[in-house]
Amino acid sequence: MAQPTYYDLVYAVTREIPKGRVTTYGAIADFLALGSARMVGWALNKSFSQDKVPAQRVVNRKGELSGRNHFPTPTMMQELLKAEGVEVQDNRVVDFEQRFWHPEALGEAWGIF
DNA sequence: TGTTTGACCACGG
DNA sequence: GCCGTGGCCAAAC
Repeated sequence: MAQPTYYDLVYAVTREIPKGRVTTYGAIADFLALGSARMVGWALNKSFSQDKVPAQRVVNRKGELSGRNHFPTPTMMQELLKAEGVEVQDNRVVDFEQRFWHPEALGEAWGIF
C-alpha cells in the first residue's frame, strides 16, 4: 500500500465536494499547497483505483470537463453532473462561477486555521 | 539516469 | 474568445 501522499488529500477533498457543486484543479492545488495543478490531475487519474471519488465534480479553470475522456464513457461525466443538478452544455458547467465550491470551506472543517 | 508525457494554470498577443 | 509559451512536480518509458 502506498504511503500517504498528496493525492490522498486530493481524494479526501474531492469526496467532500457538496453535491451539485464543482471545483477546479487549481483551487485544490492551492488549498493543499501542492504548487502545481497537474498533481491534482495525476491524482484524479489514479482516483479510479480508489473507492467512490466524484472526479466529475473536478473540472479545469474553464469549467470544462477535461477528464471526461478518462471516464468509462465520455458522456458519463456529464450525466453524473446532470443527475446532481449541474447543467452541462458543450462539455462546460453552466454558471460555473456560481457552482464553484471553495476548498477553503474544508479548511475550517479540518481545523487548519 | 534522462527524456517525455500528463484530467493544468497564468500570462501575453 | 483562442493560440503560444513557461512553469510546476510526479510517474512512466
